[in-house]
Amino acid sequence: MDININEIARVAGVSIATVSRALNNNGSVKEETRQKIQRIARELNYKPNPIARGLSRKKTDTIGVILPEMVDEFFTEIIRGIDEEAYRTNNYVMVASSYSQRNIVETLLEFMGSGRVDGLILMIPQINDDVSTLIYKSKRPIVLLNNNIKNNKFVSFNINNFQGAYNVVEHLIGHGYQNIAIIQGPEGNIDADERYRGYLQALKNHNLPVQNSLIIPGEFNIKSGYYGFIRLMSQPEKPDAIFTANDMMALGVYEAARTSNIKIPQDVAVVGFDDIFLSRLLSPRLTTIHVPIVELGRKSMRYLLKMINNQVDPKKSYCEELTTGLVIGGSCGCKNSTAPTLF
Amino acid sequence: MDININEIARVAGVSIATVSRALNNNGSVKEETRQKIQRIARELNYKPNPIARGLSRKKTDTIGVILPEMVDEFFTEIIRGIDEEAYRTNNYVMVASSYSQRNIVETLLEFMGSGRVDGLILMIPQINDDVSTLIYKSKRPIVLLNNNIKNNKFVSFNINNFQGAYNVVEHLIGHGYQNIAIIQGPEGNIDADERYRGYLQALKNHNLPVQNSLIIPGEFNIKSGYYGFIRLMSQPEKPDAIFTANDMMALGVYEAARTSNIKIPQDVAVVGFDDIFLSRLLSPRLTTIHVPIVELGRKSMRYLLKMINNQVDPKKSYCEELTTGLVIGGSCGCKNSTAPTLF
DNA sequence: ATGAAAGCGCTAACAA
DNA sequence: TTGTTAGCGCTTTCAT
Repeated sequence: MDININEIARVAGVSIATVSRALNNNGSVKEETRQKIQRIARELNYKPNPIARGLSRKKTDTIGVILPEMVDEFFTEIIRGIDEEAYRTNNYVMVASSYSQRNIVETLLEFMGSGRVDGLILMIPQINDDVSTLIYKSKRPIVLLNNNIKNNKFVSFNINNFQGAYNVVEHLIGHGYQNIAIIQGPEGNIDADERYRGYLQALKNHNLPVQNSLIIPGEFNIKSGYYGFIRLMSQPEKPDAIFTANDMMALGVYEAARTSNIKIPQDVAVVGFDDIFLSRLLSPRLTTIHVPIVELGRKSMRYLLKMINNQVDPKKSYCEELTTGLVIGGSCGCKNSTAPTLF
Repeated sequence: MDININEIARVAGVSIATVSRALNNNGSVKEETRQKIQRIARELNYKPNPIARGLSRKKTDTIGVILPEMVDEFFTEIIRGIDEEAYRTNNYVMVASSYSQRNIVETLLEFMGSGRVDGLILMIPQINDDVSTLIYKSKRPIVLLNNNIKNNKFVSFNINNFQGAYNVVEHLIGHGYQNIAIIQGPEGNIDADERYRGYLQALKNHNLPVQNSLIIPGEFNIKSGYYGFIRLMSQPEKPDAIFTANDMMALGVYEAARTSNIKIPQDVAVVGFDDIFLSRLLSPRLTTIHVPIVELGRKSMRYLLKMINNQVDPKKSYCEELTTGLVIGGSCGCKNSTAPTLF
């Protein structure tokens, strides 16, 4: 097999203990010896076997990431953030997705029960009691992503959906719109709920009435936006602005508007949420809320490593909400877009 | 720490060897004893430590995946294919991306030199001599993705870009178009080169002249499509059809066509390559080439596992080209689209 | 400053 | 069928 510590020790004429010390820069080794050992290791292209190392240290320098099926863009960006941070800190990333076929509890058990990873970054649509217990009993630290559980039991990093929704709706209000509709996300979905809360709060804080006819259920997909728009515009009291709880639905709205010959933003303003790549292609550019996904991955990884290294108490709950940003396009009626364009 | 094999042995009143045999279902163990041990293991929620196991067996049941920065969609799908297969076979997946900051050779060395993975799936834009040597000398099997190196030295799985391009251009020819333009991908890019070859071959096989004025360089991005289109349509001999070497450029073409009031496909037909999600949103739906990315991941993983298990000779080179599929939208002039729509 | 040796938790060859 | 034992390659005490 590969060259190992014994070989280095033999060549250097020292014991393996000394080699280990020299290479890990801990324990005391005469400078001269250290130099020599490091030189030999380099020349022989020696890489310590991380498995053996892991067994001995009870640490694998590997963290596990479990993600649900999700929009490609977010999947990629989360991993990117995590991977960047892992690279910086000489850690490794093991991924598993909880696709339909796969039982999340089972996957979790596998990762946690074994010594394969030092910690876990976990994103699941909703946490039931089974999973909750499992997380709670875990011997290895776990960071939850975007679960918005506020029960002070776990460590979690979230996008501040409430604030984002609040801001974008407030922006509409600033334009002077009075009848602002919302096409919601799926019921029970945490992101959707929070965005709806933000919508309601913005109306309330600006003394605008909540009109039930302007609140349309949706499913976060294009179709929902399409039919939601048609429904909204075919009723007696039409909105002058629409907040779709995600950008995908905004796409549907655009399509429906196009086919109904309704102009955005002249006839009705539209804003979304997520700032997906696609929203950049819409004309007018969609005003939306940017969500810092890469940052979410990066921060959660950074915190997890702190937990692993006991730089923070791994038993202490912690919750951080990442601030979203308003991206101004033309769809809300603004003249000067601050958003990047593609042409 | 976690409960280990000794504990199980103690409780069951047998030796650790017997526990190991019983749990791994190899070696002979009295059925009764096996039952008992497995029951105890289950009750105590015992999971063998994979690190110790790896050290002993010299096998980690983990494969490494190195991917370049790439379109979100492909990144996700590749991982999905690999992950699916890994799950099926009780393997684990370690990912690393070779982002700009990161040296690919270094990453490679890290993965290969150490015993962290049993094998590697590697996708890199272009393989220089450094990397080539590294791969060649690797003690662990490596499967290359989409590199199209035909030197019979490595194992690789590729999308058949040539065939895809040939098919889609042939489809245009079937429509009766005589002046078919191409907006190419970046020079030196293997996908781009192969797609260009397919284009040329299709023209040749159908006795159509190659017109230099209809061959436009591009960069696989929206901008290239946009300006490529403008350039094409502002010259004396205009094309009656355009093959953009990827869908992103087709987006640019659509945008340029819209602003120039040129109708697709009435004034000019357009076809793309990749079948990205976005192409489904175009109106008319883009005729394009579907690339089986999930399948690429799945197959390469499957083959890599065979190499690892010596079911195929890991030293033998192997190359497989995955067949692409024609997706008929309305942009080529076809009336009956076979492509999925979103509404 | 260095070496000897005891693990880390498991597998597998060998004995019984 | 079962147990004993020698590693796997490394880290880390404990001597020296």
